[in-house]
Amino acid sequence: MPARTPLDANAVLAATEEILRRHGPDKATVVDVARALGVSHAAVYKHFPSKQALREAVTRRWLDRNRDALAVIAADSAAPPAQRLRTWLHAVLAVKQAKIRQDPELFAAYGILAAAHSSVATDHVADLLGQLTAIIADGAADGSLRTDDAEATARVVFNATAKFNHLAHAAEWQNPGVGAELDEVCNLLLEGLRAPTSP
Amino acid sequence: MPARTPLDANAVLAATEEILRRHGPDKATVVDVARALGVSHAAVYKHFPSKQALREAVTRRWLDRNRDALAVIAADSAAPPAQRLRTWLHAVLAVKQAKIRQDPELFAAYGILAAAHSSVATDHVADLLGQLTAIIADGAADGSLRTDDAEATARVVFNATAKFNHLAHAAEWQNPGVGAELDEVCNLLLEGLRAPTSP
DNA sequence: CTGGTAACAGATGTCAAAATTTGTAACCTG
DNA sequence: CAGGTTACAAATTTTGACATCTGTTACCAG
Repeated sequence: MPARTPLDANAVLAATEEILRRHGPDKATVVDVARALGVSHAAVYKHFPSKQALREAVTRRWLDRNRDALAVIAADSAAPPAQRLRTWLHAVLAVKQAKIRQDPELFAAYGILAAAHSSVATDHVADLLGQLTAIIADGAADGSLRTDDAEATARVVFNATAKFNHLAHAAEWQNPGVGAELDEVCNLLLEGLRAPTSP
Repeated sequence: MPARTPLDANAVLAATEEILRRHGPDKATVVDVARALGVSHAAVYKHFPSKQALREAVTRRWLDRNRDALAVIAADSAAPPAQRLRTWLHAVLAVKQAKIRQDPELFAAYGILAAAHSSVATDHVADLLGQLTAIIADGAADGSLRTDDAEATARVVFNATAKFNHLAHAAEWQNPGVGAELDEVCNLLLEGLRAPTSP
């Protein structure tokens, strides 16, 4: 007896996200997902080649949402690049803090993928580095930020703010002082990036 | 029958370090330590109140050795403070890289304590921050580094180099490019700390 | 009273059997 | 033939009995 609803990949994804949210990444099974959809577990394998692929697809979806939200800040040409850099770095932190509070289970799923060196994680970092590069290149273009190579400088800034963007520090992000710490690091980095007033 | 050798706390410590090194922090038991010393495990509890305390004492010992080695660099008044800052940050990384290679089990024991927010870990960080503060204060004194508050600036520099000193990044320290990355971060930070040539 | 012992209860770890899950295959059906 | 089914082998997780470990107590010797 074929299922009444055609069951497209998107429905599987939505159900998986819900199961993941409810059960957490360790306990969520594809049998659970299938049960939630009212089909046999073999049916979900028609749409995704493996459990890993399912997890990656769900995670990639919300990472992409984050990326798009941050891209708005990175591309906001109304703000001067130095200001935009600071705002963007704070936003990266804020987005992840919010996710931890709202969807700790989905965040944990991302952590698992990152630890496994999944392309989902490396691609996400590449996306963020791209946005950072764009901001710094804008600053180089209008002369407000000094850099030889916007991409290299972006990597340096990203490394110097690892405490505020790398998952390994997620536990510390609950600390109330973390925003102020980031602000102080921004101050120093922006001081270093500021084009000298007189050479 | 009392033991022939009096068994002081130091002997217990040495035996524990050996067991820890051989078995790793997960498999090392105080029964093992007692067996190595030829006493009952209750005897060990005469010298240390708990297994946790034993682990902390061993770990504190090698952290103190590291601290002392780094203090030599921090206090080397022959090198200008900016240079000393760079050398010291590289040394912090190098010391930990070396420990991971030579004594991965002891390093893992330190990781466990840090994750448990043991005072051993927080004290170690405080020690390092103290050395960093001293270097920056030296720079402020001779006018080569610009800072309002050496201690606050030390915290900022420490945060900005978290990727190269925080245990959470230990896995990444195997990567060959890590030294170069630290160097680039140092370049930017020193640029930011450099007193302006003309105000 | 310092420093050791043996004996113990409760927590924790181990290990193999049982159950569940993953992924595949062979098979329906509109 | 896209999309579903049941049936099944292999991998993984759970379970539960058992062993070991942790920390305490009561006791002993110099």
